[in-house]
Amino acid sequence: MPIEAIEPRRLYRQVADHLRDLIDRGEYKVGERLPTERELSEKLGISRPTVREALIALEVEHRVRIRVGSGIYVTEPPAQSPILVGPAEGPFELLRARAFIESAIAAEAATLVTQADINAMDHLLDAMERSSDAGTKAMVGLDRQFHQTIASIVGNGIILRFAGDLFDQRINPYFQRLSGHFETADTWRAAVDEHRAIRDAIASRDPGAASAAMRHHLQQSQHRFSTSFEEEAASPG
Amino acid sequence: MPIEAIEPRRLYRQVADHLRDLIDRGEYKVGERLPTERELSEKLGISRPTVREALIALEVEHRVRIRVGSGIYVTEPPAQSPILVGPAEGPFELLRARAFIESAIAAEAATLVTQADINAMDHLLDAMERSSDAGTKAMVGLDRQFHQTIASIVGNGIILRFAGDLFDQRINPYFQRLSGHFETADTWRAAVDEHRAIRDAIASRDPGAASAAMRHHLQQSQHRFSTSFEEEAASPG
DNA sequence: TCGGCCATTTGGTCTGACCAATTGACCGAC
DNA sequence: GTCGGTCAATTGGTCAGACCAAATGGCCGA
Repeated sequence: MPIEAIEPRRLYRQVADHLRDLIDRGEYKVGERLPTERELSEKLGISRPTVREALIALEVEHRVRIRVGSGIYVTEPPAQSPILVGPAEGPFELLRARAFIESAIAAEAATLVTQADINAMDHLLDAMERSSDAGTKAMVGLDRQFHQTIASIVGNGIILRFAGDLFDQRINPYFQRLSGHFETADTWRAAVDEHRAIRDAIASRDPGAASAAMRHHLQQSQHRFSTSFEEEAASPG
Repeated sequence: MPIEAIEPRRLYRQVADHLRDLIDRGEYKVGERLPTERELSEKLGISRPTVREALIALEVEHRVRIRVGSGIYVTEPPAQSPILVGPAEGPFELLRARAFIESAIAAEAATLVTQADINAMDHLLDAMERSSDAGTKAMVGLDRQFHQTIASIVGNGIILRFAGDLFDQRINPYFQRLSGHFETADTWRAAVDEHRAIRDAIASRDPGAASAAMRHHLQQSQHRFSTSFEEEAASPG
């Protein structure tokens, strides 16, 4: 390992780290205003230019937003998972990508599945059965967990993460605004039944059936999505 | 779309953008030193604190490295494609992920391929035939282009980009240091033959054969990679 | 109730000073 | 000829204080 220069922590960096830590710990929440430059300078016992340097670092990191004459406001931290959907791609491209990868995963899972995997799927399906009135957040969590359980059978962290990111991208605020009908009892019932069909196909170690069941599930899911997408598109607001 | 405050370009931001542009255009190359703070202040007709603010922005973006008493050095820009390999994952995880996705792509391509796609694959294989002594960079480019041509048959930008990123991650400097034997005439010949077998399976619209041919190709490629990986691991330096 | 005015507060940029790390030249010892 | 020490110059780091411009909030008259 080549010897590298040991760089001392610069004051602006220390201050930026300190402020970021305060934000991360909840001392200052998103939308709240930080103390003014002069206040920070006084409190921290450092010069105002150095405070400004620290704030610029946080601005570049998209942690704060500086408004002339108004103040320094905490912003929503940038998304942790990568943005997979390019600028020219819409929600359907994402759904088709997901259908493709998830059906390939289901086929592969059907060749590698163990009894422990089947038990894990059963456990999740039981939890889904009991959750028809659990609320959107819990239902989405269970849905994600079921798909991640299948993806984990493949035994590859990169594929697992990619499938998880595709799922997450589906429920980011933009997509959520377009789709608001997943959480009805009927659609949940249908989703659980489709999940069970996937489980059965994987458990019977039939790659073709597993792939087809997953495609069918995601097509149905897409249909439920499209219905609400077209409803949203037809009614401006 | 909610009305947002129109924020005027701050001077430090303008200066940072200008310097980044100079770097991107090759005026200052990686490793080179930028003019000193005082020189930039004089040349740009702005104060030294404002120059410092701009340099801090570039430092946070990982475009420059500032060394006290020495100067400001241009650094390698951060990777454009997302880092797909997690900290706990090694090169084999990446290769297995790639084998999984590329074989699924080949199977799907076999169901969707058109004559134009086949022509494109043939065109690339001809170029590869003629390039056995073209140098590593050109060979890698052709290899990537062949795999991207197949991936584009699937008709999904997200899958295309993911496959491309997996390929690129394979040839980042770390992996390149581990593998230095791809570019021999024999290994190139073998790769071209394997590519041709993939083309034939896709052209014959046989998903099973296409998937198997792609798996075989990547397994052979992995074997060639492993051979040099183990050589590197066995001989420290 | 609303618009105009004004003082205050806020961030933006600047000048100039001084401190500390690095660099390069020079010189003497070996 | 090489190496280590010294020193001056150059470089980035931090600071104090000043002044400018945008935003905010209070007050007042229509």
